Amino acid sequence: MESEVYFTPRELDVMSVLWRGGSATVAEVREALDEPLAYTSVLSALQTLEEKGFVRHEPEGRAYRYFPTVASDTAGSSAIARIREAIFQGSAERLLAQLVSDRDVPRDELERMRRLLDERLGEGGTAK
Amino acid sequence: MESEVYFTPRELDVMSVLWRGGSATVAEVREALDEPLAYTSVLSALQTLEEKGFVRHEPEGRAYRYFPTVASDTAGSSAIARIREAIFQGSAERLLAQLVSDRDVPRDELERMRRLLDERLGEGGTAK
DNA sequence: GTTTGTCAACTGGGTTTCCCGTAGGTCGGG
DNA sequence: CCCGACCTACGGGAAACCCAGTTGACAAAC
Repeated sequence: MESEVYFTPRELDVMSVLWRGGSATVAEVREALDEPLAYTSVLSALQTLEEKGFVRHEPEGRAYRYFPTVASDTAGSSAIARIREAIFQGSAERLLAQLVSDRDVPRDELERMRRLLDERLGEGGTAK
Repeated sequence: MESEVYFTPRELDVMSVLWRGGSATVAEVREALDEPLAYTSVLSALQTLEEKGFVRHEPEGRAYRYFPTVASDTAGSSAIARIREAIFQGSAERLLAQLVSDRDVPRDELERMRRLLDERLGEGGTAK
Protein backbone atom coordinates (compact mmCIF):
# COMPACT_ATOMS: atom_id res chain seq x y z
CA MET A 1 0.00 0.00 0.00
CA GLU A 2 1.68 3.16 -1.16
CA SER A 3 0.95 5.89 1.32
CA GLU A 4 0.53 9.49 0.26
CA VAL A 5 2.77 10.80 -2.49
CA TYR A 6 2.40 14.53 -2.47
CA PHE A 7 4.90 17.03 -3.83
CA THR A 8 5.00 20.78 -3.51
CA PRO A 9 5.37 22.59 -6.84
CA ARG A 10 9.08 23.03 -6.29
CA GLU A 11 9.60 19.44 -5.24
CA LEU A 12 7.76 18.25 -8.30
CA ASP A 13 10.10 20.23 -10.50
CA VAL A 14 13.06 18.56 -8.85
CA MET A 15 11.56 15.07 -9.06
CA SER A 16 10.83 15.68 -12.71
CA VAL A 17 14.51 16.20 -13.37
CA LEU A 18 15.42 13.02 -11.54
CA TRP A 19 12.83 10.97 -13.39
CA ARG A 20 13.98 12.38 -16.67
CA GLY A 21 17.63 11.59 -16.21
CA GLY A 22 17.43 8.71 -13.76
CA SER A 23 19.64 10.55 -11.29
CA ALA A 24 21.42 13.85 -10.84
CA THR A 25 23.72 15.87 -8.63
CA VAL A 26 22.57 19.09 -7.02
CA ALA A 27 24.30 21.13 -9.69
CA GLU A 28 22.72 19.08 -12.46
CA VAL A 29 19.27 19.53 -11.02
CA ARG A 30 19.91 23.21 -10.69
CA GLU A 31 20.89 23.54 -14.31
CA ALA A 32 17.94 21.56 -15.53
CA LEU A 33 15.40 23.72 -13.72
CA ASP A 34 13.69 26.49 -15.63
CA GLU A 35 13.65 28.96 -12.79
CA PRO A 36 17.07 30.14 -11.65
CA LEU A 37 17.21 28.95 -8.06
CA ALA A 38 20.04 29.33 -5.60
CA TYR A 39 22.21 26.28 -5.12
CA THR A 40 21.15 25.99 -1.51
CA SER A 41 17.48 26.07 -2.41
CA VAL A 42 17.88 23.06 -4.66
CA LEU A 43 19.85 21.31 -1.98
CA SER A 44 17.13 21.99 0.58
CA ALA A 45 14.48 20.62 -1.73
CA LEU A 46 16.47 17.43 -2.20
CA GLN A 47 17.07 17.07 1.51
CA THR A 48 13.38 17.48 2.19
CA LEU A 49 12.57 14.89 -0.43
CA GLU A 50 15.09 12.52 1.11
CA GLU A 51 13.55 13.08 4.51
CA LYS A 52 10.19 12.18 3.06
CA GLY A 53 11.67 9.05 1.55
CA PHE A 54 11.19 9.95 -2.10
CA VAL A 55 14.89 10.22 -2.85
CA ARG A 56 18.19 8.72 -1.75
CA HIS A 57 21.78 9.72 -2.41
CA GLU A 58 25.21 8.20 -2.75
CA PRO A 59 28.60 9.88 -2.88
CA GLU A 60 30.09 10.52 -6.28
CA GLY A 61 33.48 12.13 -6.29
CA ARG A 62 33.15 15.20 -4.14
CA ALA A 63 29.44 15.50 -4.65
CA TYR A 64 26.27 13.55 -3.92
CA ARG A 65 24.25 11.90 -6.61
CA TYR A 66 20.53 11.70 -5.96
CA PHE A 67 18.21 8.92 -7.10
CA PRO A 68 14.42 8.81 -7.01
CA THR A 69 13.03 6.02 -4.85
CA VAL A 70 9.50 6.23 -6.20
CA ALA A 71 8.62 5.52 -9.81
CA SER A 72 7.10 8.33 -11.82
CA ASP A 73 4.13 6.10 -12.58
CA THR A 74 3.45 5.73 -8.89
CA ALA A 75 3.42 9.46 -8.42
CA GLY A 76 1.41 9.85 -11.61
CA SER A 77 -1.21 7.38 -10.52
CA SER A 78 -1.62 9.20 -7.26
CA ALA A 79 -1.83 12.61 -8.89
CA ILE A 80 -4.30 11.49 -11.53
CA ALA A 81 -6.54 9.85 -9.00
CA ARG A 82 -6.62 13.03 -7.01
CA ILE A 83 -7.41 15.24 -9.98
CA ARG A 84 -10.00 12.89 -11.33
CA GLU A 85 -11.77 12.80 -8.01
CA ALA A 86 -11.49 16.42 -6.91
CA ILE A 87 -11.78 18.28 -10.18
CA PHE A 88 -13.61 16.00 -12.58
CA GLN A 89 -15.80 14.43 -9.92
CA GLY A 90 -14.57 10.95 -10.63
CA SER A 91 -15.10 11.05 -14.37
CA ALA A 92 -12.18 9.64 -16.37
CA GLU A 93 -14.04 10.65 -19.48
CA ARG A 94 -14.09 14.33 -18.58
CA LEU A 95 -10.43 14.12 -17.72
CA LEU A 96 -9.62 12.63 -21.10
CA ALA A 97 -11.69 15.26 -22.85
CA GLN A 98 -9.64 17.95 -21.18
CA LEU A 99 -6.43 16.10 -21.96
CA VAL A 100 -7.06 15.92 -25.69
CA SER A 101 -8.48 19.41 -25.94
CA ASP A 102 -4.93 20.67 -26.08
CA ARG A 103 -4.33 21.33 -29.73
CA ASP A 104 -0.70 20.32 -29.57
CA VAL A 105 -1.25 16.62 -29.10
CA PRO A 106 0.06 15.16 -32.36
CA ARG A 107 -2.19 12.99 -34.44
CA ASP A 108 -0.08 9.87 -34.20
CA GLU A 109 -0.14 10.10 -30.44
CA LEU A 110 -3.91 10.33 -30.52
CA GLU A 111 -3.96 7.22 -32.65
CA ARG A 112 -1.78 5.33 -30.22
CA MET A 113 -4.09 6.45 -27.46
CA ARG A 114 -7.09 5.04 -29.26
CA ARG A 115 -5.23 1.78 -29.83
CA LEU A 116 -4.54 1.70 -26.12
CA LEU A 117 -8.24 1.90 -25.38
CA ASP A 118 -8.96 -0.76 -27.98
CA GLU A 119 -6.62 -3.16 -26.26
CA ARG A 120 -8.00 -2.29 -22.89
CA LEU A 121 -11.53 -2.90 -24.13
CA GLY A 122 -10.58 -6.11 -25.85
CA GLU A 123 -8.86 -7.87 -23.02
CA GLY A 124 -11.51 -8.43 -20.39
CA GLY A 125 -14.36 -7.36 -22.58
CA THR A 126 -16.04 -10.63 -23.43
CA ALA A 127 -15.68 -11.82 -19.87
CA LYS A 128 -18.07 -9.04 -18.93
CA MET B 1 -4.72 33.69 -20.92
CA GLU B 2 -5.49 32.27 -17.51
CA SER B 3 -2.53 32.78 -15.27
CA GLU B 4 -1.48 30.25 -12.69
CA VAL B 5 -4.18 28.23 -11.00
CA TYR B 6 -2.52 26.38 -8.18
CA PHE B 7 -4.25 24.94 -5.14
CA THR B 8 -2.78 23.45 -2.01
CA PRO B 9 -4.21 20.05 -1.10
CA ARG B 10 -6.56 21.59 1.39
CA GLU B 11 -7.70 24.29 -0.96
CA LEU B 12 -8.37 21.69 -3.62
CA ASP B 13 -10.61 19.79 -1.24
CA VAL B 14 -12.59 22.94 -0.60
CA MET B 15 -12.85 23.88 -4.26
CA SER B 16 -14.01 20.37 -5.03
CA VAL B 17 -16.96 20.85 -2.76
CA LEU B 18 -17.84 24.15 -4.40
CA TRP B 19 -17.59 22.71 -7.90
CA ARG B 20 -19.70 19.77 -6.91
CA GLY B 21 -22.54 21.78 -5.48
CA GLY B 22 -22.13 25.06 -7.34
CA SER B 23 -21.83 26.96 -4.08
CA ALA B 24 -21.75 26.39 -0.35
CA THR B 25 -21.64 28.03 3.06
CA VAL B 26 -18.77 27.45 5.43
CA ALA B 27 -20.77 24.91 7.36
CA GLU B 28 -21.73 23.05 4.21
CA VAL B 29 -18.14 22.84 3.06
CA ARG B 30 -17.13 21.64 6.47
CA GLU B 31 -19.67 18.85 6.43
CA ALA B 32 -18.75 17.76 2.93
CA LEU B 33 -15.07 17.38 3.74
CA ASP B 34 -13.75 13.95 4.65
CA GLU B 35 -11.34 15.14 7.27
CA PRO B 36 -12.91 16.70 10.34
CA LEU B 37 -11.58 20.23 10.29
CA ALA B 38 -12.35 23.02 12.72
CA TYR B 39 -14.92 25.49 11.53
CA THR B 40 -12.37 28.29 11.52
CA SER B 41 -9.96 26.25 9.42
CA VAL B 42 -12.50 25.93 6.66
CA LEU B 43 -13.27 29.62 6.92
CA SER B 44 -9.57 30.46 6.64
CA ALA B 45 -9.20 28.31 3.56
CA LEU B 46 -12.12 30.06 1.92
CA GLN B 47 -10.76 33.48 2.83
CA THR B 48 -7.40 32.57 1.34
CA LEU B 49 -9.08 31.35 -1.82
CA GLU B 50 -11.04 34.56 -2.02
CA GLU B 51 -7.86 36.56 -1.58
CA LYS B 52 -6.35 34.63 -4.48
CA GLY B 53 -9.44 35.38 -6.55
CA PHE B 54 -10.69 31.83 -6.96
CA VAL B 55 -13.82 32.37 -4.92
CA ARG B 56 -16.31 35.09 -4.10
CA HIS B 57 -19.03 35.32 -1.48
CA GLU B 58 -22.37 36.94 -0.92
CA PRO B 59 -24.38 37.24 2.30
CA GLU B 60 -27.10 34.70 2.87
CA GLY B 61 -29.03 35.16 6.04
CA ARG B 62 -26.47 35.37 8.80
CA ALA B 63 -23.87 33.48 6.87
CA TYR B 64 -21.83 33.83 3.72
CA ARG B 65 -22.36 31.73 0.66
CA TYR B 66 -19.25 31.08 -1.39
CA PHE B 67 -19.09 30.64 -5.15
CA PRO B 68 -16.18 29.44 -7.28
CA THR B 69 -14.98 32.04 -9.78
CA VAL B 70 -12.92 29.62 -11.84
CA ALA B 71 -14.40 26.70 -13.76
CA SER B 72 -13.30 23.23 -12.79
CA ASP B 73 -12.19 22.64 -16.36
CA THR B 74 -9.85 25.59 -16.15
CA ALA B 75 -8.26 24.20 -13.03
CA GLY B 76 -8.26 20.74 -14.57
CA SER B 77 -6.52 21.86 -17.70
CA SER B 78 -3.83 23.51 -15.67
CA ALA B 79 -3.35 20.51 -13.40
CA ILE B 80 -3.24 18.03 -16.26
CA ALA B 81 -0.72 20.08 -18.19
CA ARG B 82 1.52 20.17 -15.18
CA ILE B 83 1.31 16.45 -14.52
CA ARG B 84 1.75 15.56 -18.13
CA GLU B 85 4.88 17.64 -18.34
CA ALA B 86 6.51 16.94 -15.00
CA ILE B 87 5.62 13.32 -14.42
CA PHE B 88 4.95 11.80 -17.82
CA GLN B 89 7.53 13.91 -19.63
CA GLY B 90 4.99 15.41 -21.97
CA SER B 91 3.43 12.15 -23.06
CA ALA B 92 -0.37 12.23 -23.13
CA GLU B 93 -0.24 8.57 -24.05
CA ARG B 94 1.56 7.56 -20.88
CA LEU B 95 -0.90 9.64 -18.89
CA LEU B 96 -3.83 7.89 -20.47
CA ALA B 97 -2.24 4.51 -19.87
CA GLN B 98 -2.01 5.32 -16.21
CA LEU B 99 -5.54 6.66 -16.18
CA VAL B 100 -7.10 3.50 -17.56
CA SER B 101 -4.91 1.17 -15.55
CA ASP B 102 -7.28 1.69 -12.67
CA ARG B 103 -9.44 -1.37 -12.72
CA ASP B 104 -12.51 0.48 -11.53
CA VAL B 105 -13.12 2.42 -14.72
CA PRO B 106 -16.38 0.92 -15.96
CA ARG B 107 -16.50 -0.53 -19.44
CA ASP B 108 -19.11 1.86 -20.78
CA GLU B 109 -16.98 4.78 -19.73
CA LEU B 110 -14.01 3.30 -21.58
CA GLU B 111 -16.21 3.01 -24.64
CA ARG B 112 -17.26 6.63 -24.40
CA MET B 113 -13.62 7.55 -24.08
CA ARG B 114 -12.76 5.69 -27.25
CA ARG B 115 -15.61 7.38 -29.04
CA LEU B 116 -14.22 10.67 -27.86
CA LEU B 117 -10.89 9.90 -29.48
CA ASP B 118 -12.62 8.79 -32.64
CA GLU B 119 -14.38 12.11 -32.95
CA ARG B 120 -11.21 13.96 -32.16
CA LEU B 121 -9.37 12.01 -34.87
CA GLY B 122 -12.11 12.46 -37.37
CA GLU B 123 -12.54 16.20 -37.14
CA GLY B 124 -9.19 17.51 -38.28
CA GLY B 125 -8.31 14.82 -40.76
CA THR B 126 -5.37 16.83 -41.96
CA ALA B 127 -2.76 17.83 -39.48
CA LYS B 128 -2.99 21.37 -38.16
C1' DG C 1 54.62 22.47 2.09
C1' DT C 2 52.04 26.51 2.11
C1' DT C 3 48.83 29.30 -0.51
C1' DT C 4 44.97 30.05 -3.30
C1' DG C 5 40.84 28.88 -5.96
C1' DT C 6 36.90 25.97 -6.62
C1' DC C 7 33.10 23.30 -5.55
C1' DA C 8 30.30 20.97 -2.35
C1' DA C 9 27.43 20.47 2.03
C1' DC C 10 25.66 22.50 6.28
C1' DT C 11 23.53 26.18 9.41
C1' DG C 12 20.42 29.63 10.66
C1' DG C 13 16.78 32.74 9.83
C1' DG C 14 13.30 35.63 7.22
C1' DT C 15 8.99 35.00 4.92
C1' DT C 16 4.88 32.75 3.77
C1' DT C 17 1.32 29.15 4.41
C1' DC C 18 -1.65 26.35 7.26
C1' DC C 19 -4.52 25.36 11.18
C1' DC C 20 -7.27 26.57 15.03
C1' DG C 21 -8.48 28.96 19.70
C1' DT C 22 -10.56 33.00 21.20
C1' DA C 23 -13.34 37.10 20.90
C1' DG C 24 -17.28 39.58 19.27
C1' DG C 25 -21.68 40.06 16.76
C1' DT C 26 -26.59 38.59 15.54
C1' DC C 27 -30.92 36.13 15.91
C1' DG C 28 -34.78 33.33 18.10
C1' DG C 29 -36.83 31.14 22.30
C1' DG C 30 -37.90 30.80 27.20
C1' DC D 1 -33.96 40.15 29.23
C1' DC D 2 -30.83 36.77 28.96
C1' DC D 3 -29.17 32.42 26.96
C1' DG D 4 -27.71 29.35 23.54
C1' DA D 5 -26.68 28.55 18.73
C1' DC D 6 -24.94 30.23 14.87
C1' DC D 7 -21.85 33.12 12.20
C1' DT D 8 -17.30 36.00 11.00
C1' DA D 9 -12.84 38.46 12.39
C1' DC D 10 -8.44 38.33 14.51
C1' DG D 11 -4.01 36.65 15.95
C1' DG D 12 -0.58 33.28 17.31
C1' DG D 13 1.91 28.68 16.93
C1' DA D 14 3.85 25.39 13.80
C1' DA D 15 5.46 23.92 9.55
C1' DA D 16 7.10 24.72 4.79
C1' DC D 17 9.82 27.33 1.57
C1' DC D 18 13.77 29.96 0.01
C1' DC D 19 18.22 31.74 0.50
C1' DA D 20 22.70 34.15 2.39
C1' DG D 21 26.64 33.03 4.77
C1' DT D 22 29.76 29.72 6.59
C1' DT D 23 32.55 25.61 6.81
C1' DG D 24 35.12 21.83 4.89
C1' DA D 25 37.49 19.08 1.22
C1' DC D 26 40.23 18.78 -2.68
C1' DA D 27 43.71 20.33 -6.26
C1' DA D 28 46.78 23.11 -8.76
C1' DA D 29 50.44 26.81 -8.40
C1' DC D 30 54.23 28.52 -6.29
